[in-house]
Amino acid sequence: MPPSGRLRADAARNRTALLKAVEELLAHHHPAQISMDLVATTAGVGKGTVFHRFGSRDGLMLALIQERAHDLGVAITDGPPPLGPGAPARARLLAFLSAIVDLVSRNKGLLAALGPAIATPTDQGPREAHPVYRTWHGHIAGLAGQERPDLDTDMLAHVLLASVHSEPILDTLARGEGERLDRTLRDLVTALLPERPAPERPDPERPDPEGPGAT
Amino acid sequence: MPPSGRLRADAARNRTALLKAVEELLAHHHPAQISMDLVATTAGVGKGTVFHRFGSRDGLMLALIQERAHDLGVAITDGPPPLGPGAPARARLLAFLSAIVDLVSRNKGLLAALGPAIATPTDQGPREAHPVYRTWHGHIAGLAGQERPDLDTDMLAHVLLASVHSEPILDTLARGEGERLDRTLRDLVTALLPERPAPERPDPERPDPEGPGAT
DNA sequence: GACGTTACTGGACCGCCGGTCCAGTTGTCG
DNA sequence: CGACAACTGGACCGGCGGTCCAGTAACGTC
Repeated sequence: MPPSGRLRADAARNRTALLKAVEELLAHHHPAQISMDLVATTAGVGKGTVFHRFGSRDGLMLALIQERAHDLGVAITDGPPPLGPGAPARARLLAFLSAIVDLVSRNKGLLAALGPAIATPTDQGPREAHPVYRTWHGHIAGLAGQERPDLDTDMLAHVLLASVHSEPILDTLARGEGERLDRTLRDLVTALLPERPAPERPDPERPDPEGPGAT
Repeated sequence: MPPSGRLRADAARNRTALLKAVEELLAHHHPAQISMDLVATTAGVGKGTVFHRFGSRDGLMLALIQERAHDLGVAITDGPPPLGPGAPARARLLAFLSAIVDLVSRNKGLLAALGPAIATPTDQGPREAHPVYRTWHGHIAGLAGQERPDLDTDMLAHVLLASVHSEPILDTLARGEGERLDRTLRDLVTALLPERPAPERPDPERPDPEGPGAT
């Protein structure tokens, strides 16, 4: 998903190599100990290339996240239900949460990098969240608000999303226990949102386990 | 709360000055842009002193957190209900969450520092959570487990605590909207835990709003 | 297919930061 | 009051994110 203008052949190749290198490194090392030099070396390019293309460390991390999140973004706006429009809000929300947990689990360490980069210190004042976070947050808040307009769904969305930046939870995900997080989030949402037909069996809206997301 | 042995007079004075300096700086600047040199200068001591006493940047941050969290720790083990033992688990849990939100709100930026320092990269393998986090997490999981042993309360506790490391939520707290987080967490917990008498009015167990915590 | 333009490349370089070290100093105890 | 140990603090180190610019190689033009 390169930016608007086409890239020169070698530039595109290096861009891909860099993103792949970062992903690989993130899978095995803590983000704090991944230097830009290391990324460049792993990708087989010079450090100047990294900064020329991505501007900064955060830019690199955010580009990776944006790329991995792109498919999910398309799925929730144009895809088929229950992720896409058409299904009831509650079912869409459950599907979306599962998709996010899935996305984060399959890209181990991806969100660990997002944590530091999620907000850019615009100046000295408050900060601005990254587009990907804004999209996810808005989607959750919107869906929840359809069912429970009485709640502070804005804050609720932040709380639900917070789980995928939390170090202890990311550790758990890294150990392959992503389903525990998924189930816990589902429990929270089902407890909070009214379930129209049956009061106890949330299984029907279980989303397709291999939905959109990274490849 | 100096470590076991008593401190030399000047050492104790400098320790206090350093913690106060960090707290002050955290209130006005993003943790990432607070250097150890700056802390030392602000406190009026040399950098060597900082490292001699606290070992590392994380050590300094954790010492500050531990000091602020101490009162709350005492309150939940020995204090009066609803925070301390004696009250029903659900009421204690609600009181505890309010106390944490209160603690974090009053120490703006304190937990922003915890985020990076919450887990120490023990070696290369997994990480170990800080005692303060372990205590909080265990308390929440234990209380929730008394009411809903069927849930994955271990993960639930992580999810609830995640909200106080989340950058967007910390921003909200910094703007003085701590009550929103408090209310949202209460909504989550009351939705999840059975309420024995009436099915809709969680007000009675509202804890004392000015409980224990930092001064 | 040769050529000039232009964007890309990559390694040397910079300033800063966390952390170390040790000579000098100052509190404490017999 | 003296001696010892603990504390102090600034010079110093390795490494990091980020900059710079001379060399290079891809693309449009004829």
